[in-house]
Amino acid sequence: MPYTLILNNIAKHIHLTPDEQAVFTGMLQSRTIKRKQFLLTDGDICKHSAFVTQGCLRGYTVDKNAIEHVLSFAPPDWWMADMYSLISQKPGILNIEALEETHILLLSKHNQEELYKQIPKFEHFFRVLTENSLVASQQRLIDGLSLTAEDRYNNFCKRYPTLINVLPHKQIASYIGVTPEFFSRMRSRK
Amino acid sequence: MPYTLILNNIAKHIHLTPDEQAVFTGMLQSRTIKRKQFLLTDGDICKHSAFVTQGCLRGYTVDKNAIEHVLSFAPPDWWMADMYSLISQKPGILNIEALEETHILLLSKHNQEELYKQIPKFEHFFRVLTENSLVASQQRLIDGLSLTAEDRYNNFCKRYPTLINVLPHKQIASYIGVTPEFFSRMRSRK
DNA sequence: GGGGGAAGTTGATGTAGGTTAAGTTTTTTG
DNA sequence: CAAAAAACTTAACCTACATCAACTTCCCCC
Repeated sequence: MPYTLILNNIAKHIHLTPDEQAVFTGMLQSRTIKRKQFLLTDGDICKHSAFVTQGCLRGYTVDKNAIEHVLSFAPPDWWMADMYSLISQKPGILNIEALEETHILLLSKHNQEELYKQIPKFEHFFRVLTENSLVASQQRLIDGLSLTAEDRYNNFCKRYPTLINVLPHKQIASYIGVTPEFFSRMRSRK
Repeated sequence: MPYTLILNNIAKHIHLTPDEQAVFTGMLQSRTIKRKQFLLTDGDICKHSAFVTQGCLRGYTVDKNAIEHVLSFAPPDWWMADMYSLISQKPGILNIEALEETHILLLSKHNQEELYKQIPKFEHFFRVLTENSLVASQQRLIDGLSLTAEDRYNNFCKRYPTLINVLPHKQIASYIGVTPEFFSRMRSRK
Protein backbone atom coordinates (compact mmCIF):
# COMPACT_ATOMS: atom_id res chain seq x y z
CA MET A 1 0.00 0.00 0.00
CA PRO A 2 1.62 3.20 -1.16
CA TYR A 3 0.21 5.30 1.67
CA THR A 4 1.84 3.47 4.58
CA LEU A 5 4.79 5.83 4.81
CA ILE A 6 2.77 9.04 4.77
CA LEU A 7 0.15 7.72 7.20
CA ASN A 8 2.91 6.70 9.61
CA ASN A 9 4.50 10.10 9.18
CA ILE A 10 1.24 11.71 10.24
CA ALA A 11 0.59 9.19 13.01
CA LYS A 12 3.72 10.49 14.75
CA HIS A 13 1.70 13.55 15.72
CA ILE A 14 -2.04 12.96 15.32
CA HIS A 15 -4.38 9.97 15.31
CA LEU A 16 -6.65 9.53 12.30
CA THR A 17 -9.71 7.28 12.09
CA PRO A 18 -9.93 5.01 9.04
CA ASP A 19 -12.48 7.40 7.54
CA GLU A 20 -10.21 10.35 8.04
CA GLN A 21 -7.34 8.41 6.51
CA ALA A 22 -9.51 7.78 3.48
CA VAL A 23 -10.45 11.45 3.15
CA PHE A 24 -6.79 12.38 3.39
CA THR A 25 -5.37 9.84 0.98
CA GLY A 26 -8.17 10.67 -1.43
CA MET A 27 -6.74 14.16 -1.66
CA LEU A 28 -3.28 12.99 -2.65
CA GLN A 29 -1.95 12.75 -6.13
CA SER A 30 1.05 10.57 -6.79
CA ARG A 31 3.79 11.39 -9.22
CA THR A 32 7.23 10.25 -10.29
CA ILE A 33 9.98 12.70 -11.14
CA LYS A 34 12.93 11.48 -13.15
CA ARG A 35 16.51 12.28 -12.28
CA LYS A 36 17.41 15.91 -13.00
CA GLN A 37 13.82 16.85 -13.62
CA PHE A 38 12.09 19.61 -11.72
CA LEU A 39 9.03 19.69 -9.52
CA LEU A 40 9.22 23.48 -9.39
CA THR A 41 11.48 26.18 -10.75
CA ASP A 42 12.41 29.70 -9.77
CA GLY A 43 9.50 32.03 -10.59
CA ASP A 44 6.78 29.38 -10.39
CA ILE A 45 3.95 29.69 -7.95
CA CYS A 46 4.10 26.71 -5.59
CA LYS A 47 0.74 24.97 -5.52
CA HIS A 48 1.55 21.76 -3.63
CA SER A 49 3.30 20.31 -0.64
CA ALA A 50 5.27 17.23 -1.68
CA PHE A 51 5.91 14.18 0.47
CA VAL A 52 8.76 11.94 -0.73
CA THR A 53 8.19 8.18 -0.62
CA GLN A 54 11.25 7.14 -2.61
CA GLY A 55 14.34 8.84 -4.05
CA CYS A 56 15.49 12.32 -3.04
CA LEU A 57 14.69 15.94 -3.85
CA ARG A 58 16.83 19.00 -3.36
CA GLY A 59 15.64 22.60 -3.08
CA TYR A 60 18.07 25.31 -4.07
CA THR A 61 18.34 28.93 -5.11
CA VAL A 62 20.63 30.47 -7.72
CA ASP A 63 22.40 33.74 -6.86
CA LYS A 64 23.38 36.60 -9.18
CA ASN A 65 26.74 34.88 -9.91
CA ALA A 66 24.86 31.76 -11.00
CA ILE A 67 26.02 29.86 -7.92
CA GLU A 68 23.54 27.33 -6.53
CA HIS A 69 22.78 27.23 -2.81
CA VAL A 70 21.02 24.19 -1.39
CA LEU A 71 18.33 25.08 1.13
CA SER A 72 17.19 21.54 1.82
CA PHE A 73 17.21 17.91 0.84
CA ALA A 74 14.15 15.68 1.03
CA PRO A 75 14.83 11.94 1.27
CA PRO A 76 11.93 9.51 1.85
CA ASP A 77 9.58 10.47 4.71
CA TRP A 78 10.24 14.21 4.29
CA TRP A 79 8.00 17.04 3.17
CA MET A 80 9.16 19.64 0.66
CA ALA A 81 7.76 22.88 -0.75
CA ASP A 82 8.72 26.46 -1.50
CA MET A 83 7.10 27.67 1.71
CA TYR A 84 7.35 31.33 0.79
CA SER A 85 5.55 30.82 -2.48
CA LEU A 86 3.11 28.25 -1.09
CA ILE A 87 1.81 30.54 1.62
CA SER A 88 1.90 33.81 -0.33
CA GLN A 89 0.95 32.35 -3.72
CA LYS A 90 3.52 34.66 -5.29
CA PRO A 91 6.37 33.55 -7.61
CA GLY A 92 8.98 31.67 -5.59
CA ILE A 93 12.74 31.56 -5.58
CA LEU A 94 13.27 27.84 -5.13
CA ASN A 95 14.21 25.19 -7.67
CA ILE A 96 13.14 21.72 -6.61
CA GLU A 97 14.90 18.99 -8.53
CA ALA A 98 15.05 15.20 -8.25
CA LEU A 99 18.57 13.89 -7.56
CA GLU A 100 17.45 10.43 -8.69
CA GLU A 101 14.13 8.94 -9.79
CA THR A 102 11.79 10.12 -7.03
CA HIS A 103 8.26 9.15 -6.04
CA ILE A 104 6.18 11.79 -4.35
CA LEU A 105 2.66 12.34 -3.06
CA LEU A 106 1.29 15.80 -3.74
CA LEU A 107 -1.17 17.65 -1.53
CA SER A 108 -2.51 20.75 -3.25
CA LYS A 109 -2.80 24.00 -1.34
CA HIS A 110 -6.55 23.87 -1.94
CA ASN A 111 -6.83 20.39 -0.49
CA GLN A 112 -4.59 21.31 2.40
CA GLU A 113 -6.98 24.10 3.34
CA GLU A 114 -9.91 21.76 2.85
CA LEU A 115 -8.21 19.39 5.24
CA TYR A 116 -7.89 22.13 7.86
CA LYS A 117 -11.65 22.63 7.62
CA GLN A 118 -12.76 19.01 7.49
CA ILE A 119 -10.22 17.52 9.90
CA PRO A 120 -8.92 20.28 12.20
CA LYS A 121 -6.33 17.91 13.66
CA PHE A 122 -4.35 18.64 10.51
CA GLU A 123 -3.88 22.23 11.70
CA HIS A 124 -2.11 20.70 14.66
CA PHE A 125 -0.09 18.33 12.51
CA PHE A 126 1.22 21.01 10.19
CA ARG A 127 1.84 23.41 13.06
CA VAL A 128 4.09 20.85 14.73
CA LEU A 129 5.80 20.05 11.44
CA THR A 130 6.46 23.73 10.82
CA GLU A 131 7.71 24.27 14.36
CA ASN A 132 10.24 21.50 13.92
CA SER A 133 11.39 22.95 10.60
CA LEU A 134 11.77 26.35 12.22
CA VAL A 135 13.92 24.96 15.02
CA ALA A 136 16.13 23.18 12.48
CA SER A 137 16.40 26.30 10.33
CA GLN A 138 17.35 28.45 13.32
CA GLN A 139 19.94 25.94 14.44
CA ARG A 140 21.45 26.00 10.97
CA LEU A 141 21.53 29.81 11.08
CA ILE A 142 23.36 29.72 14.40
CA ASP A 143 25.77 27.10 13.08
CA GLY A 144 26.47 29.31 10.06
CA LEU A 145 27.27 32.24 12.33
CA SER A 146 29.32 30.40 14.94
CA LEU A 147 31.02 27.34 13.46
CA THR A 148 33.81 26.78 10.95
CA ALA A 149 33.05 24.94 7.72
CA GLU A 150 34.71 21.86 9.18
CA ASP A 151 32.45 21.86 12.24
CA ARG A 152 29.39 22.36 10.05
CA TYR A 153 30.46 19.38 7.99
CA ASN A 154 30.90 17.26 11.12
CA ASN A 155 27.42 18.30 12.28
CA PHE A 156 25.97 17.40 8.92
CA CYS A 157 27.57 13.95 9.14
CA LYS A 158 26.10 13.40 12.60
CA ARG A 159 22.65 14.74 11.80
CA TYR A 160 22.15 13.12 8.40
CA PRO A 161 24.33 9.98 8.41
CA THR A 162 22.18 8.28 5.78
CA LEU A 163 22.51 11.17 3.36
CA ILE A 164 26.31 11.24 3.42
CA ASN A 165 26.67 8.19 1.22
CA VAL A 166 23.80 9.12 -1.07
CA LEU A 167 24.49 12.73 -1.98
CA PRO A 168 27.18 13.98 -4.37
CA HIS A 169 29.87 15.88 -2.45
CA LYS A 170 29.18 19.09 -4.29
CA GLN A 171 25.62 19.10 -2.98
CA ILE A 172 26.73 18.67 0.61
CA ALA A 173 29.35 21.40 0.07
CA SER A 174 26.63 23.73 -1.17
CA TYR A 175 24.38 22.90 1.79
CA ILE A 176 27.04 23.67 4.37
CA GLY A 177 28.10 26.77 2.45
CA VAL A 178 31.50 26.09 0.90
CA THR A 179 32.84 25.49 -2.61
CA PRO A 180 33.37 21.92 -3.85
CA GLU A 181 37.13 22.66 -3.98
CA PHE A 182 37.29 23.66 -0.35
CA PHE A 183 35.06 20.75 0.61
CA SER A 184 37.52 18.40 -1.04
CA ARG A 185 40.45 19.93 0.86
CA MET A 186 38.56 19.67 4.13
CA ARG A 187 37.89 16.01 3.59
CA SER A 188 41.51 15.22 2.71
CA ARG A 189 42.67 16.86 5.96
CA LYS A 190 41.48 13.93 8.09
CA MET B 1 -6.12 48.91 27.66
CA PRO B 2 -2.87 46.96 27.69
CA TYR B 3 -4.23 44.13 25.51
CA THR B 4 -5.00 46.19 22.41
CA LEU B 5 -1.69 45.45 20.72
CA ILE B 6 -1.78 41.70 21.25
CA LEU B 7 -5.46 41.39 20.30
CA ASN B 8 -4.78 43.28 17.09
CA ASN B 9 -1.79 41.07 16.44
CA ILE B 10 -4.05 38.04 16.67
CA ALA B 11 -6.88 39.65 14.73
CA LYS B 12 -4.54 39.77 11.70
CA HIS B 13 -5.11 36.03 11.33
CA ILE B 14 -8.15 34.86 13.32
CA HIS B 15 -11.36 36.41 14.62
CA LEU B 16 -12.08 36.09 18.34
CA THR B 17 -15.42 36.67 20.04
CA PRO B 18 -15.37 38.92 23.13
CA ASP B 19 -15.65 35.79 25.30
CA GLU B 20 -12.71 34.19 23.59
CA GLN B 21 -10.72 37.39 23.97
CA ALA B 22 -11.44 37.28 27.68
CA VAL B 23 -10.36 33.65 27.98
CA PHE B 24 -7.16 34.48 26.15
CA THR B 25 -6.23 37.65 27.99
CA GLY B 26 -7.02 35.90 31.25
CA MET B 27 -4.20 33.50 30.50
CA LEU B 28 -1.62 36.24 30.05
CA GLN B 29 0.77 37.45 32.66
CA SER B 30 2.39 40.81 32.23
CA ARG B 31 5.92 41.63 33.20
CA THR B 32 8.54 44.33 32.86
CA ILE B 33 12.17 43.56 32.22
CA LYS B 34 14.74 46.24 32.91
CA ARG B 35 17.56 47.08 30.54
CA LYS B 36 20.27 44.38 30.45
CA GLN B 37 18.14 41.95 32.43
CA PHE B 38 17.27 38.52 31.15
CA LEU B 39 13.99 36.78 30.43
CA LEU B 40 15.82 33.52 29.82
CA THR B 41 19.40 32.32 29.81
CA ASP B 42 21.33 29.53 28.18
CA GLY B 43 20.49 26.23 29.89
CA ASP B 44 17.04 27.29 31.12
CA ILE B 45 13.95 25.44 30.05
CA CYS B 46 11.72 27.88 28.18
CA LYS B 47 8.25 27.85 29.69
CA HIS B 48 6.61 30.84 27.99
CA SER B 49 6.08 32.60 24.73
CA ALA B 50 6.63 36.34 25.16
CA PHE B 51 4.82 39.09 23.29
CA VAL B 52 6.52 42.50 23.41
CA THR B 53 4.30 45.54 23.95
CA GLN B 54 7.04 48.09 24.58
CA GLY B 55 10.84 48.17 24.42
CA CYS B 56 12.93 45.53 22.66
CA LEU B 57 14.32 42.06 23.34
CA ARG B 58 17.21 40.31 21.67
CA GLY B 59 17.80 36.55 21.54
CA TYR B 60 21.38 35.39 21.12
CA THR B 61 23.69 32.43 21.60
CA VAL B 62 27.27 32.42 22.82
CA ASP B 63 29.79 30.25 20.95
CA LYS B 64 32.83 28.43 22.35
CA ASN B 65 35.01 31.53 21.81
CA ALA B 66 32.54 33.56 23.90
CA ILE B 67 31.32 35.44 20.83
CA GLU B 68 27.63 36.39 20.88
CA HIS B 69 25.44 35.73 17.85
CA VAL B 70 22.06 37.43 17.61
CA LEU B 71 19.31 35.14 16.37
CA SER B 72 16.48 37.66 16.58
CA PHE B 73 15.24 40.98 17.85
CA ALA B 74 11.74 41.51 19.19
CA PRO B 75 10.46 45.08 19.07
CA PRO B 76 6.82 45.81 20.02
CA ASP B 77 4.22 43.58 18.31
CA TRP B 78 6.65 40.63 18.02
CA TRP B 79 6.66 37.24 19.67
CA MET B 80 9.82 35.75 21.18
CA ALA B 81 10.79 32.40 22.69
CA ASP B 82 13.51 29.77 22.59
CA MET B 83 11.47 27.61 20.24
CA TYR B 84 13.73 24.61 20.57
CA SER B 85 13.45 24.59 24.34
CA LEU B 86 9.78 25.57 24.37
CA ILE B 87 8.68 22.65 22.23
CA SER B 88 11.08 20.02 23.58
CA GLN B 89 11.07 21.24 27.21
CA LYS B 90 14.80 20.57 27.30
CA PRO B 91 17.48 23.12 28.32
CA GLY B 92 17.80 25.76 25.62
CA ILE B 93 20.71 27.59 24.05
CA LEU B 94 19.22 31.07 23.83
CA ASN B 95 19.80 34.10 26.01
CA ILE B 96 16.92 36.56 25.88
CA GLU B 97 17.83 39.99 27.15
CA ALA B 98 16.10 43.38 27.24
CA LEU B 99 17.96 46.07 25.28
CA GLU B 100 15.96 48.72 27.14
CA GLU B 101 13.12 48.62 29.65
CA THR B 102 10.69 46.20 28.03
CA HIS B 103 7.07 45.31 28.70
CA ILE B 104 5.95 41.85 27.77
CA LEU B 105 2.91 39.59 28.01
CA LEU B 106 3.72 35.99 28.83
CA LEU B 107 1.72 32.98 27.67
CA SER B 108 2.82 29.82 29.46
CA LYS B 109 3.29 26.61 27.51
CA HIS B 110 0.56 25.06 29.62
CA ASN B 111 -1.89 27.85 28.81
CA GLN B 112 -0.89 27.76 25.16
CA GLU B 113 -1.87 24.10 25.01
CA GLU B 114 -5.05 24.85 26.94
CA LEU B 115 -5.80 27.47 24.31
CA TYR B 116 -5.39 24.91 21.52
CA LYS B 117 -8.00 22.75 23.26
CA GLN B 118 -10.48 25.45 24.23
CA ILE B 119 -10.19 27.66 21.15
CA PRO B 120 -8.88 25.58 18.25
CA LYS B 121 -8.56 28.68 16.09
CA PHE B 122 -5.34 29.32 18.02
CA GLU B 123 -3.81 26.24 16.38
CA HIS B 124 -4.37 28.08 13.13
CA PHE B 125 -2.98 31.33 14.49
CA PHE B 126 0.25 29.82 15.74
CA ARG B 127 0.63 27.68 12.63
CA VAL B 128 0.52 30.80 10.46
CA LEU B 129 2.86 32.66 12.82
CA THR B 130 5.33 29.78 12.71
CA GLU B 131 5.09 29.50 8.92
CA ASN B 132 5.98 33.16 8.58
CA SER B 133 8.93 32.78 10.93
CA LEU B 134 10.12 29.78 8.95
CA VAL B 135 10.00 31.70 5.69
CA ALA B 136 11.97 34.56 7.26
CA SER B 137 14.51 32.17 8.74
CA GLN B 138 14.99 30.39 5.42
CA GLN B 139 15.40 33.69 3.60
CA ARG B 140 18.07 34.70 6.10
CA LEU B 141 19.84 31.37 5.55
CA ILE B 142 19.85 31.94 1.80
CA ASP B 143 21.08 35.51 2.28
CA GLY B 144 23.90 34.20 4.47
CA LEU B 145 24.93 31.74 1.78
CA SER B 146 24.62 34.02 -1.23
CA LEU B 147 25.17 37.66 -0.27
CA THR B 148 28.14 39.71 0.89
CA ALA B 149 28.05 41.34 4.32
CA GLU B 150 27.32 44.65 2.65
CA ASP B 151 24.28 43.28 0.81
CA ARG B 152 23.02 41.67 4.01
CA TYR B 153 23.33 45.01 5.74
CA ASN B 154 21.40 46.74 2.96
CA ASN B 155 18.68 44.10 3.24
CA PHE B 156 18.52 44.59 6.97
CA CYS B 157 18.08 48.33 6.48
CA LYS B 158 15.25 47.75 4.02
CA ARG B 159 13.48 45.08 6.05
CA TYR B 160 13.77 46.65 9.49
CA PRO B 161 14.02 50.41 8.90
CA THR B 162 12.65 51.20 12.34
CA LEU B 163 15.26 49.07 14.09
CA ILE B 164 18.23 50.77 12.44
CA ASN B 165 18.02 53.86 14.61
CA VAL B 166 17.16 51.96 17.78
CA LEU B 167 19.76 49.20 17.94
CA PRO B 168 23.43 49.61 18.85
CA HIS B 169 25.61 48.96 15.80
CA LYS B 170 27.33 46.01 17.40
CA GLN B 171 23.97 44.22 17.71
CA ILE B 172 23.17 44.73 14.04
CA ALA B 173 26.71 43.60 13.16
CA SER B 174 26.16 40.42 15.15
CA TYR B 175 22.78 39.79 13.51
CA ILE B 176 24.16 40.06 9.99
CA GLY B 177 27.22 38.03 10.96
CA VAL B 178 30.21 40.38 11.01
CA THR B 179 32.43 41.90 13.70
CA PRO B 180 31.72 45.43 14.98
CA GLU B 181 35.04 46.53 13.45
CA PHE B 182 34.12 45.33 10.00
CA PHE B 183 30.62 46.75 10.35
CA SER B 184 32.13 50.15 11.10
CA ARG B 185 34.36 49.97 8.01
CA MET B 186 31.39 48.93 5.86
CA ARG B 187 29.38 51.91 7.01
CA SER B 188 32.24 54.37 6.42
CA ARG B 189 32.55 53.14 2.81
CA LYS B 190 29.37 54.94 1.73
C1' DG C 1 26.73 66.84 35.75
C1' DG C 2 30.91 64.28 35.70
C1' DG C 3 33.40 60.00 35.74
C1' DG C 4 33.64 55.42 34.10
C1' DG C 5 32.58 51.80 31.18
C1' DA C 6 30.63 50.45 27.08
C1' DA C 7 30.33 51.52 21.99
C1' DG C 8 32.40 52.94 17.98
C1' DT C 9 36.53 53.96 14.97
C1' DT C 10 40.90 53.29 12.57
C1' DG C 11 45.16 50.99 11.16
C1' DA C 12 48.28 46.97 10.67
C1' DT C 13 48.35 42.37 10.03
C1' DG C 14 46.40 37.48 9.79
C1' DT C 15 43.48 33.66 7.81
C1' DA C 16 39.46 30.82 6.33
C1' DG C 17 37.77 29.96 2.49
C1' DG C 18 37.22 31.55 -2.67
C1' DT C 19 38.90 31.56 -7.51
C1' DT C 20 41.08 29.86 -11.51
C1' DA C 21 42.89 26.32 -13.89
C1' DA C 22 44.37 21.81 -15.10
C1' DG C 23 44.16 17.05 -14.43
C1' DT C 24 41.90 12.55 -12.93
C1' DT C 25 38.10 9.67 -11.91
C1' DT C 26 33.41 8.39 -12.01
C1' DT C 27 28.86 8.31 -13.97
C1' DT C 28 25.56 8.75 -17.52
C1' DT C 29 23.65 7.94 -21.61
C1' DG C 30 23.38 7.18 -26.59
C1' DC D 1 30.46 -0.26 -24.35
C1' DA D 2 32.39 3.93 -25.68
C1' DA D 3 32.32 8.75 -25.56
C1' DA D 4 30.89 12.67 -23.33
C1' DA D 5 29.69 14.86 -19.33
C1' DA D 6 29.74 15.44 -14.70
C1' DA D 7 32.07 14.89 -10.26
C1' DC D 8 36.11 15.17 -7.73
C1' DT D 9 40.99 16.49 -6.66
C1' DT D 10 45.17 19.33 -6.27
C1' DA D 11 47.85 23.47 -6.46
C1' DA D 12 48.89 28.51 -6.81
C1' DC D 13 47.15 32.59 -5.88
C1' DC D 14 43.52 35.95 -4.07
C1' DT D 15 40.10 38.51 -1.04
C1' DA D 16 36.48 39.38 2.35
C1' DC D 17 36.43 39.55 6.62
C1' DA D 18 38.68 38.63 11.42
C1' DT D 19 41.92 39.86 14.98
C1' DC D 20 44.56 42.79 17.86
C1' DA D 21 45.59 47.10 19.61
C1' DA D 22 45.27 51.93 20.50
C1' DC D 23 42.34 55.76 20.46
C1' DT D 24 37.97 58.59 20.62
C1' DT D 25 33.24 59.26 21.57
C1' DC D 26 29.13 58.36 23.71
C1' DC D 27 25.88 57.58 27.29
C1' DC D 28 24.55 55.46 31.75
C1' DC D 29 24.11 55.84 36.45
C1' DC D 30 25.62 57.65 40.90
